[in-house]
Amino acid sequence: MFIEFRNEVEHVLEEALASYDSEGMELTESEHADISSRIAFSLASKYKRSPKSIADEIVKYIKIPAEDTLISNAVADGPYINFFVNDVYLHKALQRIKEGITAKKKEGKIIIEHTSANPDGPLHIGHLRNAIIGDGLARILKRAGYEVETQYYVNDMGRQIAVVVWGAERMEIATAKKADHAVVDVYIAANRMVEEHEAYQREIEDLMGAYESGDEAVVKRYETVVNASLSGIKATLERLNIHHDLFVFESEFVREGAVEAVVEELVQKGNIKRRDGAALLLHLDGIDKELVIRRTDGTLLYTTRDLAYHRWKSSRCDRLIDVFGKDHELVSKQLTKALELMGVRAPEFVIFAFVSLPTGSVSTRAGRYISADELISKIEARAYEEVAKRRADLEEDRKRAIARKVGIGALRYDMVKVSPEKHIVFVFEDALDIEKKGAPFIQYSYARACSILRAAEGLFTDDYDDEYNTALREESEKDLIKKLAKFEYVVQTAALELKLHLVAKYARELAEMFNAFYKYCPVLNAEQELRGARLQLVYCTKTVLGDVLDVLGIEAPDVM
RNA sequence: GGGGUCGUAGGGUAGCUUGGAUAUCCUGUCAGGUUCCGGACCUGACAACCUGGGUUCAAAUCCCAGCGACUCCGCCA
Repeated sequence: MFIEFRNEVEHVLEEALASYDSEGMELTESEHADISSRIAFSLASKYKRSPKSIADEIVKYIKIPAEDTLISNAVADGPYINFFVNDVYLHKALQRIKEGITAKKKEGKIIIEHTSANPDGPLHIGHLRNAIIGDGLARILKRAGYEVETQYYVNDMGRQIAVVVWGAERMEIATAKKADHAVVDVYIAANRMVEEHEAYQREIEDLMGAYESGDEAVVKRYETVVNASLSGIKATLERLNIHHDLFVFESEFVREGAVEAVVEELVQKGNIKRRDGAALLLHLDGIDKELVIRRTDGTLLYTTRDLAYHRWKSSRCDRLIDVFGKDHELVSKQLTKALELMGVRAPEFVIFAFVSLPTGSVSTRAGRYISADELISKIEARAYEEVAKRRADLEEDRKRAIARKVGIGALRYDMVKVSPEKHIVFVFEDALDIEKKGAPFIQYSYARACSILRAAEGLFTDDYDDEYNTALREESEKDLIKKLAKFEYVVQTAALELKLHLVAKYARELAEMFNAFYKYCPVLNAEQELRGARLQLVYCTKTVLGDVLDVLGIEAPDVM
């Protein structure tokens, strides 16, 4: 409803400004009004008058319609022109929520690529951030009305995978373990062997060559390993409520000749520097480092294959988003330039900084890493302790289910509450401290709302609409409704700017306002008419809290 | 050496693209609060824009310089 209000303010203000020579309206949100305009400042310098006198004058020209409007009034406060909503706005905002908020379908399809971890072992904490950001973006764009497809790009042609495939011939992939964990064991052991014997390195190279050329027996061996890893990775992602619509394999582009086609095109269109052998180095404007698209020995590189993948992706959608780690930043720039050269639309990159541990850097080989599975289990266990302490009355299954929602919620919220470019030091104790950390607080508010509605079973009906205007007059009630009315606006803004933390912030603020309302406005003990109105407000809050948590990929428990 | 990101209370963090009212929120410390629907709650207080210039009526925001931090720089992925 806020979007409609904003549109109306724009319309009214534009007419009032008709006789001025102004560009834009300089609308801002502030605590002083529902919407403000700072236009008087810029007009002041243009007309050599005081901002205050101009603001006073503009307000006189503002004509608010007598009916069918959401604006109550516009007043000049010094140089600012402040607009306020009316009761109709508050009424309609709740009405909209009761009908169920659904965004209008938007034109265009969006593809988001995220996670894309190498299938040589389990996900670790860095992948987790990638996956959670990517999934969050997908959810928010869907909510904003777009068609979204999520893709996991499987790097099945790298050396790491070859090492695992090689190792799998010599040792068993343990079946007792979760598949991705079993695969990394093989990788670590095989890698040690390969490092010690040069002869093995040749075998690895032969294996890579055979796979690239599509040798059937080799392809089968690869598939076994890659599928084992992916099944484990998928299981981990599932615990986090994350799924991908499509898994795309790097090798497909090589065998179809799409990669060769890219090379040919770049040779024709680009500034190529040849060096010894078959090597091709591409110089890209504005980037010092040349992009190697083919090795001396004639084999191709990851980035070249990535170009083929992006060309394919780009042709299948209208907006392309990649979630990349910071270490890929240079690659992302080279990718952009090279794609431009090819006349292919480049993706929008969401670059996120790494998650490190207080003990130092993460190292897979040294065994000094935290697998995502381990982390998830620990945080769920911690949440369980808390649930068991508070809700001894519940059945075991119930407690487990709540702990799962709370634990995953805390983790997901933690990963998106700050801007992606901020580096995170992952302190176990803090992450496991589920109190005051965002998601549990919001979930608790949701559970409380549910609790009230349960207690009011039979009292809550839909026919209090007419009473609304006279019933809900408390500040905490109005603030809460205004916040509810902004949900769609926040979703649209966050979708446009790809800023998940805006949604996280909104969720927290909404929960805060509900708690304040809860504190000052008794619902069940209010006299009948007021009770009905407040029950509706509780219902609407519950709905939006559930929606906003869903956008963040967090489940809302009705008890906790 | 070159590129990038960043510097906001004791710690963390929003705001910076598009300059404008008392700089956001979490945590911390201190002081309060529940005859009531769930105390994983609420209210109040303390405390910050790296430094120096510049532009401007107005700078956390834009420009320049400095200092500091982190990070990337393989014919790996």
